[in-house]
Amino acid sequence: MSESHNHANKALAPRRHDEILRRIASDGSVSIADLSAFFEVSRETIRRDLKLLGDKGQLELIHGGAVRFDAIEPGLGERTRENAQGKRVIGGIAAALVEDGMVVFLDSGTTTFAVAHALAGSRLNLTVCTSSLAIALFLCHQPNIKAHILGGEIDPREEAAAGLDVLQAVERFRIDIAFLGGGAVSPDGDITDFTTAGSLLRSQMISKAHKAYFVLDSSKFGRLTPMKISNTVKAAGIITDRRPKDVLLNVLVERGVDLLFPLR
Amino acid sequence: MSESHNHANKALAPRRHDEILRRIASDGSVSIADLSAFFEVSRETIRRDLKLLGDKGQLELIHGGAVRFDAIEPGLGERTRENAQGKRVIGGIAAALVEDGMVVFLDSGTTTFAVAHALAGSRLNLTVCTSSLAIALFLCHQPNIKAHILGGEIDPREEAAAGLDVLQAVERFRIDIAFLGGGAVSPDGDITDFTTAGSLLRSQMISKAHKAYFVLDSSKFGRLTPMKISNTVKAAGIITDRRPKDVLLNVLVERGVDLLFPLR
DNA sequence: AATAGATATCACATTTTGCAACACAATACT
DNA sequence: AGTATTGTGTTGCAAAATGTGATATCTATT
Repeated sequence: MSESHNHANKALAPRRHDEILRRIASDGSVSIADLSAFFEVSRETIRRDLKLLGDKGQLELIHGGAVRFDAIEPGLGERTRENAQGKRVIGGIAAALVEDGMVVFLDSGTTTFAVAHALAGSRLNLTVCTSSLAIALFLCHQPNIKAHILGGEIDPREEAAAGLDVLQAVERFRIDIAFLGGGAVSPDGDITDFTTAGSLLRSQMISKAHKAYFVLDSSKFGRLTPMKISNTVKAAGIITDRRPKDVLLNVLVERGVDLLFPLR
Repeated sequence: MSESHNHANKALAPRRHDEILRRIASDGSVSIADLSAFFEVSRETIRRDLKLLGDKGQLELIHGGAVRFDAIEPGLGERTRENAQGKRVIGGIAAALVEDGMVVFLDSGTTTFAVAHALAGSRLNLTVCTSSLAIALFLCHQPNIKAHILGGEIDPREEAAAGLDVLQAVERFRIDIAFLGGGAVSPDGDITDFTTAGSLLRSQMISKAHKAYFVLDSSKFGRLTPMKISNTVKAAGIITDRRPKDVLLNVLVERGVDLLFPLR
């Protein structure tokens, strides 16, 4: 009942979690061996801690420890192969929304690249406008597609034009349908992004395009990234490859978001 | 936080991969010996890391290490190898004309790509503006270079932005020095081009840039292509890899063209 | 082309880590 | 009180990562 420190004991685990997150933030990674030595607890305990934090999307589990999310993010070629199947599915759904003669905008990102593949495979005659160098390079060789690149400074991580120039360049287009990437979908249904520039471009596309969809593979759900994309869900649908968890799904439909995923 | 710096952190493969990719991006190559010493792991381990990254297409394995993977395949790949040596020479001469802090324009084409390589190899801090997707893709990963892409419709043959949009996009830049490609140099000293759009862009660059040079490897001399680049030689120099025949050389100097080629 | 030195490749041994089931203690709940 | 819940530790075994050494291959230098 009324023992001496009822709150203090409870704080043990959270204290570890704090320290773990602190280390992740400052060093980019932690190892189970180090942590279990530091806290003088068994490796299993640390493993459980990490699993818990991992499920909350605060870090990424790897063999022998954990790393910061964005630490594993940069590799572009890597991301491409990651969940390739899911991305193909998304590409298919997206392409089905497109009609002959449309002007399509494709954001940078590996999932949107999958959409590009699907569009190339369709026989639709399209004009595609993109900020991604790789997508432009790929699509310009497709006979059914006229590719446009948006000008601007190149962000090496995305291999795509970024910044204010892009916002201006977009102004010159009339976009029928836009497919946007995003960093994550937070547990309360906000679509978020890694950078300010990215989130700006995306919000602008939502208001600019006749229709706008986010393409987000299932690994993005429940994660957290810093920038919120304003007025996100107001005008946009989300295309994904797996039915989200019920909690999240309810939040999203409640907000009136169109949610497209394969029936399985 | 007593002991925060433990770079002797155990293993954590992704951490190594991260560092390896970082080095590949910034230095262009890594050696197994260096890496195994740095991470204090066996060469085998590094070898396995590299193989893994290599299989994912993030780098290219070579004897003793790995180098950056230049993803320049489609169509352009062949032309790139053509007279590669000559193009390297031209790149070197061109890079010598560039000074720290300049804003450089690079036209599309394989010879200008060689210039891009040379610029990347120099330690100069530059802003490079180009219409070529491949050049932008390559340069954006160079630590000393800020890459800009000019927006516009993509010409599949050149894999570069073309058309009126590009002419407008260029207007927004102040260019210190421009390196232009070209289809051919006619026997009477005119620089000519394959397309109208191309010749337009090039003439515009000549008047727009503070200095403008054509980079033309020796195979271009004496050829003929349809479009004449107006006011060509007025303000431009020509960089090439071999001294042209005397007849042509005389015509050119008579017109007051700066002609740069290696003394051999 | 012949040689030496460095590097790659392969198979196998060793170490580290992951996972799951269960035991045990401390705490919370009614 | 008793019982459920939660957090931790322990154990055994499977899986993964790493190290080691013998042998094959490459590169450069002569």
